[in-house]
Amino acid sequence: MAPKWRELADQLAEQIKNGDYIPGQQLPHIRTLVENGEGSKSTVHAAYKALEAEGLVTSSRGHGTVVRPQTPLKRIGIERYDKAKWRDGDEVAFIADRVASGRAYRRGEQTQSVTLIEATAAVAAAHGLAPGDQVYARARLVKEGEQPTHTLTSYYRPEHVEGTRIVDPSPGPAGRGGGFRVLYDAGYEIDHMREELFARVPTPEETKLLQLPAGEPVVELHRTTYTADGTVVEFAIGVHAASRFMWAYDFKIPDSAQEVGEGQ
Amino acid sequence: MAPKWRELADQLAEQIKNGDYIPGQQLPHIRTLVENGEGSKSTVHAAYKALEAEGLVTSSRGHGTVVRPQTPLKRIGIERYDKAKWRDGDEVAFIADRVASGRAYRRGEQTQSVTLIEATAAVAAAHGLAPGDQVYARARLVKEGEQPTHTLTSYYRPEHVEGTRIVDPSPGPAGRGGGFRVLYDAGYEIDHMREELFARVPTPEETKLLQLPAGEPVVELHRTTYTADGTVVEFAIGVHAASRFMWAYDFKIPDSAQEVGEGQ
DNA sequence: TAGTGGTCTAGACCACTTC
DNA sequence: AAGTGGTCTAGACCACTAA
Repeated sequence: MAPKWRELADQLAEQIKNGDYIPGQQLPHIRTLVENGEGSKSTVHAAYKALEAEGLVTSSRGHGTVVRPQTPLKRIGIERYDKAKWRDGDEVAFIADRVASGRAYRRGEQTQSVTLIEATAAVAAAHGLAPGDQVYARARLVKEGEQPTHTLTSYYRPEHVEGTRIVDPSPGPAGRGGGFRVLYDAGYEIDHMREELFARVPTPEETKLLQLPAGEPVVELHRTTYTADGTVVEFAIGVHAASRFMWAYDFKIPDSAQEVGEGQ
Repeated sequence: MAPKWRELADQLAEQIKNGDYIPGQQLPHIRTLVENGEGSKSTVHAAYKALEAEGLVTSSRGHGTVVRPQTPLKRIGIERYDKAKWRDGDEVAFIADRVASGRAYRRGEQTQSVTLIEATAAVAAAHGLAPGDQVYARARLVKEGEQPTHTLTSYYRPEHVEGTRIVDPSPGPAGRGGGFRVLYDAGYEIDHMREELFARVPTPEETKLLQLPAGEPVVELHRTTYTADGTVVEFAIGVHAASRFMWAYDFKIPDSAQEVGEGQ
């Protein structure tokens, strides 16, 4: 037999799914359920904690426990890197993406800091350096309105970016056209990319920084950007609040039996 | 000031990170910490629950609480769909992938059931049907050894698969070469795909089916497979234990300013 | 000030595993 | 039988929010 708190949680989850409690609506107060004989305060609290961990509700002191509204997943594809956007216009890739999904961009929705640091193992491997070699790290925290959605930290080899706008630590996107435009102007035209994704539980620091509700996972994205000759000009690590993004990729079915000359 | 259970959890997490407790090793028993004055049993228990939710440890009755060993992420790329594997050989796509990563395949690591059901909204949308139209659902639970790693459910339009081996509900992969080979033999050669991924918290049912440790997220994958003329021949939904997989995609930077004739 | 969720305790008891 | 984590209670008290 399932524990009492689990049964209570399941019962409430069922009611939420049925629409008995709609998004934004308050669940019964803990003390109310205690009076109704659903168990002691700890037991009811455990049930509420479970619902929170399952992403169904959020609790806050002074207020109460409300059903969490489902923000639709923002679908992001490779179009967000379209050269036309950052080379010919002055859109920054991530802003272009925002515009494409009908969300406005406001100043102050991205903070940025640039520092010279020692490469971690992952960064060194991506850039073909030794761990401990110096790289520039450009860290951004991106928000939508008040709510942070993801962090994105780009790592560059010093010889690629020294003297460019990228290492100018002024807030906001790296000037007109963004980081790819700066690299382009410096003679490094990006050509292809590799993206690697996996999901995990956030660290306590990430929970705080991204203001994640209890139980929300993060998706970590590793993006390696190459020029046509295979030089890595940027390696970036993003940490995304899972409930806000969906990644989409289109590709041809590979056929190694055919000797094709199309590169990838 | 952070709650007592949070401080205790952080302290233990620190020790785990430092290697004071190595993977597989037991943490102090709850009652031991109670005797040491770390708090009441409930408080210490709360700390252990937090560590479990953060993916650091697993607890079990009768045994104790041990540091969770980190299984390396299995990187999966689009090579697993290589036509040569399932068309010319008799490998099944997912087995080919297993072989490539140095893991053996044993019979019985995949269970399968095929049923005719009414399409859900997502399935109907992918196949261009109306919700409620009939589709074949081929559901698999894939394990590695004893441990389930993911579920994968393929949805087919009846006219594409009726009379083929796919609708024969014998266990194991859909015969020599797998599902894509069957479609190929039936005259539907797959040409390109779209994969969409997002992470979320598992449902209680998924937690049970995939035997997920507390706090482990899942990655949901939606795969749409097309023939060259754009017909959707398969739509599949996978639910993956997040700690076991990493997805990798390579692509060219798009350039909408260039009018290219390469399809995608 | 009143009401919300969150923390904490002390102790009883339960479920499971190992010996 | 002994030892593990898990559940549950009753009640005190804390932290935060709103009127």
